[in-house]
Amino acid sequence: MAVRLPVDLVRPKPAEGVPEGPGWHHSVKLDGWRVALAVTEDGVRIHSRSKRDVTRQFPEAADAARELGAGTVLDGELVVWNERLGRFDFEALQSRGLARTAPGPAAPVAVLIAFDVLAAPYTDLRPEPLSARWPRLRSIVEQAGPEIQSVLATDDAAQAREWMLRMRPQGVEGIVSKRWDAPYRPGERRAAWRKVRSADTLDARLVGVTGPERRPWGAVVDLPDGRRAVTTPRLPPVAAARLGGAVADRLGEQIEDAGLDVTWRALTEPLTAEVRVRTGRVPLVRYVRVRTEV
DNA sequence: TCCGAGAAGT
DNA sequence: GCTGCCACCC
DNA sequence: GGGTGGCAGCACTTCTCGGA
Repeated sequence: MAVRLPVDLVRPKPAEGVPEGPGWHHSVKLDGWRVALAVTEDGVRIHSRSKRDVTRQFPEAADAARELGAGTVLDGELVVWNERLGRFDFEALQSRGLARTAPGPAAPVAVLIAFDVLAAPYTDLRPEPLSARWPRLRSIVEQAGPEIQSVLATDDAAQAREWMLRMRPQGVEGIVSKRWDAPYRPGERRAAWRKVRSADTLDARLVGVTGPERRPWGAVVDLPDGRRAVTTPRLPPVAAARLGGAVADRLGEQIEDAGLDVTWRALTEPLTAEVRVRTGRVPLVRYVRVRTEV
């Protein structure tokens, strides 16, 4: 092996926007588990970012790499596609990854979406620029089974932004942008890899509150995509008092909500709340303000 | 049998 | 994953 | 002083395990 295992993975730095101009490679950021897959003389190993061996939990991805040459090391994201929901299913993936046992026959298929290659047989590719690694990755993935795919990527920042917006409901969390001339260097000080997460403030239907009515802990909102969520974290005093005042004259029935796992007070008449939604493994909904003027 | 703490992922 | 704090360095 | 890096703490989910 040209690379010692387990290997450190590059962690992208948060950024505000997709970087413009030439020299950047943009790929979609998916909702899954970051792993390294290594083909060794003794078989395929998959380890998580914290270097835990999860090969047993994801045998189909390991199998898909069986034909690759020993010494190959890929960096990618394990994902599970949920056909029914039409989106990547982090919970299903996590359920498999955290279990000590191998998945049963009914387990949903996990796919490794590869976005970089650290090593090819007998060659450490990490010092090479991405412009050299990316074509290598593409050809390696072609030789692998269907449970290993290369990530959707473009050089066009506008295209990347369009993907980020359009594919958000499917579980695309954002965009990772890398310099074409950058080597693979974990712990890199300059931000050679940047991640832009899609986050947005939007108007949601405020249908109830949790906690004390006068000073609620959180708001129960219906998002435009149909999902219902409780805002987190617990509201600070000022926001709580303001929300409590806004809902005071329209408090309705108490609801034991098994789905949300919380008891909340419904509003007789919904209000509009501005919320900030972070798309991720779970829709993280942060309360911004209630719109009383609407 | 159930519940809580701990571990692990983001 | 995120945020805040502290140490470090130019 | 400002940017960067490291670290701890938090949020949230799932699974495991041990004790009541």
